Amino acid sequence: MARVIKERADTIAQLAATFRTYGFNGASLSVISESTSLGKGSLYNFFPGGKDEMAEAVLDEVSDWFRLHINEPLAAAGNPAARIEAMFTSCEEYFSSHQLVCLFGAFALSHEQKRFEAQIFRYFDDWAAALTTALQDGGWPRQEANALALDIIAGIQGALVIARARHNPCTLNALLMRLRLTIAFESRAPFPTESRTLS
Amino acid sequence: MARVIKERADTIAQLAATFRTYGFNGASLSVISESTSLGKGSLYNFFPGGKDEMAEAVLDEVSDWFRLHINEPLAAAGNPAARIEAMFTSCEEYFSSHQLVCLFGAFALSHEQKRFEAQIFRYFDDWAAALTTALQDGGWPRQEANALALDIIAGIQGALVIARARHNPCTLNALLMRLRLTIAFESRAPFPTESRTLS
DNA sequence: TACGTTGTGTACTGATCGGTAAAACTGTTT
DNA sequence: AAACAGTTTTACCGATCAGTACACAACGTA
Repeated sequence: MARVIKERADTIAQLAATFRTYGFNGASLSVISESTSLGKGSLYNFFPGGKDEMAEAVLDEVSDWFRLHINEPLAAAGNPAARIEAMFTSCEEYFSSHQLVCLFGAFALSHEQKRFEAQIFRYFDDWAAALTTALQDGGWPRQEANALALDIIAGIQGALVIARARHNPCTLNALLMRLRLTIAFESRAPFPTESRTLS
Repeated sequence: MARVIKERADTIAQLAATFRTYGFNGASLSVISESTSLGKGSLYNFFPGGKDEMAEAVLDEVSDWFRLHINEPLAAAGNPAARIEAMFTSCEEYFSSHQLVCLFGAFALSHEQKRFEAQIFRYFDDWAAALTTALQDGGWPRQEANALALDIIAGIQGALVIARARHNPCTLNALLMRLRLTIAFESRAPFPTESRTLS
């Protein structure tokens, strides 16, 4: 019999895909076992903590990806507008090729928010901090940049909800395009008047 | 023994709360039975189709509420800006008092998107249509109003994601406040230039 | 009072759940 | 080849799952 020996890291991408498709509760061990081509024994060998540890590992992997491809580029040196544009592009590519699901967003809306609260909080917090940095580098005052960063991240998450609801990947591109233009438009007035600040 | 005879309609609000808290998969029949104080016999008497029918009834109830309190006021006569402001206010109240969860949004991000696709699509489509009407009444050209309506609805859904992620209801208010100002700001220029339209 | 309808409580089913235990296999080291 | 750690298969556990069956209780009507 042809046995294939795997490592823990090899399974995480498939685990992530399974959680994205079925959710945490819907991804039963038998479903996971089939999608990873791994028996329960192997799964518990890699993840002694069971499903919780699998989900944690997946969230960590996603966090790492975002830190590397989104947050660090956002906070790095270079043209601020280009950095932000790169964020939008990367997000489009990432979510389009990952079932239009942000696991952190999906978990935040579900009962798993309780179990993974700290990781979820940190994911959005890190993202917001990096985007705030880029916006500040682009000339926005600290407080306004902070609020605008949250607006944009919320806009991206909302775009994913609507794109999924419509079962139409183009919706994501369209909504993100308009999100981009919102910044470009607002940034034409480098010093926002108080009428646009949060009371 | 004090038995309380209920009707099907009496249970739907509690069912909705249970689905919001635990999600579709997480809301097992025993959880539902406890939260509704109803035995399985009663539940299957009211909902012969089981959990699927319960969820469908809940989604229908939410749809009806939004049609009555959001969509119809949006599309009715009166000051367009006031109608839109009423939408924001109603949404704030509704979601703040409903665990910061929009069931349609949560289902859209989960595996239940498949099962309830039609209802989910219709919910957002009706909402977008009503909001588009209000925006057109406020002077926005049809196509721009249509796109802006989707922006706003996505913004609201995203705000719910972030508010849940932060476990902080005030975040919803803050994000919705800035969403409002975005419209107010953009509408100062009643005839948007092509630089703000979607390519 | 008697009767049908509707709602309720309890016990049960087979299937599946998450998780465990241990034998059998694999590749590496010695 | 012998020993070993890491991986995989298989069988199994008690608990819970969604759903069913059915006797029984409350109600409206007559």
